[in-house]
Amino acid sequence: MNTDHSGDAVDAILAQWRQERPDLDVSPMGPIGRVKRCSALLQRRLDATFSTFGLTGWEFDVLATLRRSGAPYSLAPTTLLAALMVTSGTMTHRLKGLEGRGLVQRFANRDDARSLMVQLTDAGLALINRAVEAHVENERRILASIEPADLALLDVHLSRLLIALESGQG
Amino acid sequence: MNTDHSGDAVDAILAQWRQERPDLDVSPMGPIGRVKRCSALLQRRLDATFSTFGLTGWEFDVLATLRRSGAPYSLAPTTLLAALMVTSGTMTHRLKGLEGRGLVQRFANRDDARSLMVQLTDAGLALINRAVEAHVENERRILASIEPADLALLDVHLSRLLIALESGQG
DNA sequence: CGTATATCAGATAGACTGACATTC
DNA sequence: CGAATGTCAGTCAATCTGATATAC
Repeated sequence: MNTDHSGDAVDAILAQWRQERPDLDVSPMGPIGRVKRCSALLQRRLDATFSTFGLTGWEFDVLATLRRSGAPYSLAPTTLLAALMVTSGTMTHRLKGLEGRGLVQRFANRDDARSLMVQLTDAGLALINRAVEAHVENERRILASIEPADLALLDVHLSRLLIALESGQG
Repeated sequence: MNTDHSGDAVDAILAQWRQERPDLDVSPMGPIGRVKRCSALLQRRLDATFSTFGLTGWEFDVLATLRRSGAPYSLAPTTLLAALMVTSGTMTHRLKGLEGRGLVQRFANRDDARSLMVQLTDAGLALINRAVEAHVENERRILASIEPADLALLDVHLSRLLIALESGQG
């Protein structure tokens, strides 16, 4: 009575729970546990590439958010902290570090004297341009062993989960 | 090759990159970005339930690992740190806290005097039993709005990704 | 002897809170 | 006046590293 399929680490965990708590239907642990574990393993792989550019994951995220917003690569701290889901104090701290390294600059906002604009410097722009190229190439390598059709299905179903989570259901 | 779903946060990010860097094929960002974002949003929901039992996510993980290993709910620290992917110093620190709260106990291992056995106390066993019940119920609520067939497909494809990541490919 | 187990002190990085000044 | 923006100091929880003692 073995329920070993192809067998990833989560299957082993589910089998243990079914042995120990047969009164519980632990099937929701499957997708949720896999998402968590995939995320943790992916993050390691991504960080390895970021570090070759002297960046951590969150530093990449800040620079990438500015870069993909388009010229002049400039956003208010409030916009950034909302996009990156951190508090204002955390964002101040992040920007302080990035500014100290010459990757971003902070300017007064003409339209609202309470606010600033954070902008990529030339060095910051050049760095994130190179880093994002390596990043997507790294991601492609990581996913290379998965059939394109499977990957597309994974993407579709992940999107449905994400929409459910973002809508705050449950 | 169309990634036009109904539109989650990752779709908006991909659209920005395609505008700004049309030279790059950023499609691998789709599944990977969604996994990361799903994981972050899920963790918040799970932590909310853990906290009603006075537990954090990692505390739940340690207790649950012991619980699902079966009676006598006892593992060596080395086994625990491998399962939870942390260093030995981190595990010592975690166990110290859990032991201080009376949820686990540490005993000498008869078979190997270098080693210990970490065991759930009665209080720890009772707590994790209740917590895991609430946890799976919480997970079920989170996933309730997703069609069972979609959820099953999501699970299958996540498992393929996880196997690829665990095999160290790429 | 070399390896494995676990602990500990210390350092680190990152995040948060709450108070504050400023401006809308 | 009440709300919003950003900064700062202080604190905190969790992690890692490297040194250590013990036992295989």
